[in-house]
Amino acid sequence: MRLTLMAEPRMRIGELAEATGTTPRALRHYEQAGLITSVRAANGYRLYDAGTAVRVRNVRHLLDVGLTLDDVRVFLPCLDGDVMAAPASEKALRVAADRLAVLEARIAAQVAVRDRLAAALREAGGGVPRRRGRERPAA
Amino acid sequence: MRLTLMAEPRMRIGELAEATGTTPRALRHYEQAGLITSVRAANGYRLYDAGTAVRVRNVRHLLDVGLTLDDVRVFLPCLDGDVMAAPASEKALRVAADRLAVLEARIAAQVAVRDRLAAALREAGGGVPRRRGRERPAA
DNA sequence: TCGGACTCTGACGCCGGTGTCAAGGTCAAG
DNA sequence: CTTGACCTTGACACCGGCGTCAGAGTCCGA
Repeated sequence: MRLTLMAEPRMRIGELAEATGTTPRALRHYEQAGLITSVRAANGYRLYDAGTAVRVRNVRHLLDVGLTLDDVRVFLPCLDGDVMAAPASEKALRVAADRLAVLEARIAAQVAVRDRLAAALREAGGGVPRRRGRERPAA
Repeated sequence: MRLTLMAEPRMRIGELAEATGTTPRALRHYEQAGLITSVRAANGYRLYDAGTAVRVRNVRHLLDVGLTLDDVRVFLPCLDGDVMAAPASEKALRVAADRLAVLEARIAAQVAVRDRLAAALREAGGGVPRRRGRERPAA
């Protein structure tokens, strides 16, 4: 357990953005969404302590993985550690599973669409001498 | 010299909508996008001739297949016959192929996302809740 | 003549995560 | 003091195919 005896280094939004590979705009958005917090300097500037960087990276990770900001919210209790190692609450698992189902459905729909277009294209241009170029030797 | 001496039966937007399984709103949208045309009655109502129904169905078909309204525009020259039997111009084929590539890319990205989420879920939930175990063949 | 069904144009809403102005305050360096 | 980099809040833009509401005109049957 670490008590913050020493004031952790506080960074401003620009630094945090650079440290996490995002933008100030995104960070404000995450804050507005309740995913991160900040204290304010006397001049109104947001100040983040170093641990926030981890949190932000975890948020980004979850976003990259296909969750939405709303989804990420339920992961809040474990966003400060290594997300992948956390106990993963029941609720979090359920949300993730739900999101996975959504993704699956969306993919299935798009695959169906793609297949139809591909079929149409084969039918329309199948006999056509459109083969003049090398398509793709390998996927 | 007008070949269409006999006025084809003209229908109003509601009829056309019902005949094609769409809505008046969508039809106006297609018209605004330049995909269909109409003449106006004295009272301002749109009047469509019967052939427009075929055109609309073709538009819908192409949309269902994953094209966008913009994409569909290049199919205009052959939208009045059986689209699937038409010669299919080079340009049309190119557009369709491009769109197919876009769909492929999008799907690939989402599949990657899904896989990551699924993996995360396996690791977090399928695996060991408290401590981190090796990958499990479950799921 | 009245009600109700149909049509018109125009415009906002949606979904989601930012990008990008606008208009201004703050602060360190030259 | 002045520049200029950084920060603030607020709000519009985007992408796409419509849904939906608002306010008003048109037409037909009873």
